[in-house]
Amino acid sequence: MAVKKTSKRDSRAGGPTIATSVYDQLRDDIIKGAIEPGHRLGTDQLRGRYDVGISPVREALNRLLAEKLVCFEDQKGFHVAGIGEEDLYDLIRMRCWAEETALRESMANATPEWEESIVLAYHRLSRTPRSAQSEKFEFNPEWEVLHLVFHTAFLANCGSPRLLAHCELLADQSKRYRQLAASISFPARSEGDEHKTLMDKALSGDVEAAVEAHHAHLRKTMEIIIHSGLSLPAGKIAV
Amino acid sequence: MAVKKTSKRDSRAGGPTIATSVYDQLRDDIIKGAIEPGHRLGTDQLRGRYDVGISPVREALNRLLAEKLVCFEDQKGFHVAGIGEEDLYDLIRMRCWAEETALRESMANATPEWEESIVLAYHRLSRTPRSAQSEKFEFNPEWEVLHLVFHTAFLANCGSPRLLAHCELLADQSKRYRQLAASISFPARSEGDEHKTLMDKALSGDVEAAVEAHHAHLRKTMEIIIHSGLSLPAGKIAV
DNA sequence: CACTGAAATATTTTCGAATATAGGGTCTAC
DNA sequence: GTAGACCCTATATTCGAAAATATTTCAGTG
Repeated sequence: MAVKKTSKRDSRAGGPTIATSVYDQLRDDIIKGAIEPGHRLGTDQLRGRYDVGISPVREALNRLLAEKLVCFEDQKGFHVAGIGEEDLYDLIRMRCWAEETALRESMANATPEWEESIVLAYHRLSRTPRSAQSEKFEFNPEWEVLHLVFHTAFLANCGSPRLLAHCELLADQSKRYRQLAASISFPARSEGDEHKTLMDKALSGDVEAAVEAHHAHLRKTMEIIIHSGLSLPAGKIAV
Repeated sequence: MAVKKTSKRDSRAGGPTIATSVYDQLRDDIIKGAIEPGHRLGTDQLRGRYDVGISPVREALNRLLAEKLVCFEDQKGFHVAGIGEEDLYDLIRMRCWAEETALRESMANATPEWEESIVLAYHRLSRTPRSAQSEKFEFNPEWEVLHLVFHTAFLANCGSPRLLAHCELLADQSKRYRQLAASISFPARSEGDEHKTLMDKALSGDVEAAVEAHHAHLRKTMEIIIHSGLSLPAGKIAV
C-alpha cells in the first residue's frame, strides 16, 4: 500500500518531483562545500549541473532560502550563503541555547526507552571509524549519519516538535562549517571520549553536569573550526 | 546612491519582483486569516486572486514553506498550514523559551538607548487605540504594527541576529492564531496594564521578575485564543 | 583625462503551453 | 454485489521562449 504503481521517472524513493530531487542534491552540495560559500548560483549554471529545466531549480533555491543556506536579492539572483567568524559564533551560541533547553526537557521526561536509545546510538557510533581510511582522514558518510543520530537522540525526548526541528536546522548549518573545516585540516579530534562523557552525564541524571558537557562539546567544535585555517569571512551571510 | 533610477513596474518599494509582491500579499492573507487554515492553495485559484502567472505564485509558496505558514506534499500541492491546540501549545512554549533567552541577554547588555527605545515604543503603543472603532472591535493595523515594535524592542538588544530572527518568526506564527481568534470573539482584553508591567519589570533590572511577567503575558495570550471559540483543530500542521 | 550617457550584452524573471500525476467514476468480471 | 482494472478529468509540475532588468562596454564631451 505504501508503494504505489510508480511510473517512468520515479527512480528515487520519497520525492518524486524533480524540484525535490534538485533541492536534495543542491542542499547536499552546499553542506558538503562542493559549491563554495558566496558562489553565484546562476540559473543556467545549475540547469546544466543537474540537467533539468529552470523551474525546478528556482523552486529548490526558494526552499533553501528558508534554511539560510542561500541568500537572495531581488533581480540579482541567488548566492550560496557566506561564512564568517561572527556568524559561526552566533550559530554556536544559538545551538547552546536551543540544545540546552531541549536537553533539560528531555532529561525531565526521561524514560527507559529514551536512555536505551542513547546507549544504542553511542554503541553504533563508537564502532564506526571516523575516517573512511585508517591512515589519513577521509569523509565517512556512515559515521556522519550515526553522529547525527547520536546527537539527536539526546534531544528527541523534549516533547516539542518545533524545538527539535529547530535544533536539527542549526545542526545542519553547523555541519556546513564542519565539512568545510575538515576539507582543509585533516586530523579531526578523537571525539570518542567526549561522546562518552555526554552520554554518561545525561544518563546519570545530573542535569547541570550534562548541560555543561554539552556546551563544552559545542564550543570545542567551534574552536576547531576556527583554528582549522578555514578562510573567513567569505560572501554575504544570510540572516 | 541607495535609490537607483527605478523604472516602470516599480510601484512598490523594496521588492520589485512579482514573486516578492505575491509573497507579501499571500503571507498577509494567511496571517490575517483571509484564507482559512487547511485551505487548498491551487495554482489556478491563486493565479486568479493575484492576477499573475504561475511562476511567481509557486515561488511565493516555496518561500512560505520555510515559515511553516503553508504545508506541501509532492504532487499534491500546497495547503494553508492547519491549526490546533497542540500546535498552539507548542508554539507558545517555544516562544517562552526563545524570548526568555533573548530578554535575559538584552537585559544583560542593557544600555540607556535600549531602555529609551522601550519607553518610546510603550508611549506610542499606549496612545493608539486597540480597535479602530470605539464601540466594537475592529482590526487596527496601526496598533498591530506598534504592538510588534513594542515587543521586539525588549528582545532587540540580545546581540544575536539568529535568535532575534527566530523570535520574530514565532511572533508571526502567533499572530495568525491571534487574528483568527479576534475575528470570532471581539472584546480583546485590555492589554495596556500588562504592557506597562512588562516595561516596568524590564527597566527595573530585576531579571527574574521580567521573565516571569513575560511568560505570564504569553500564557495569557494562549488562553484567550483557546477560549475564544476558535474551532480547533483544522487541517494538517506544518512542522 | 575623467566623466556622463547610451547601446550592447548577460542574466533574471515571467508567461503560456505541454507533460505527468492524482483522484474519481465507470464498466466489466467474478 | 463487490472487487478490480481502466479511462477521464482536474490539477500539479515542467519546459523553453519571451519580457524585464542589471551590468558592461564604449563612444562622446567637458
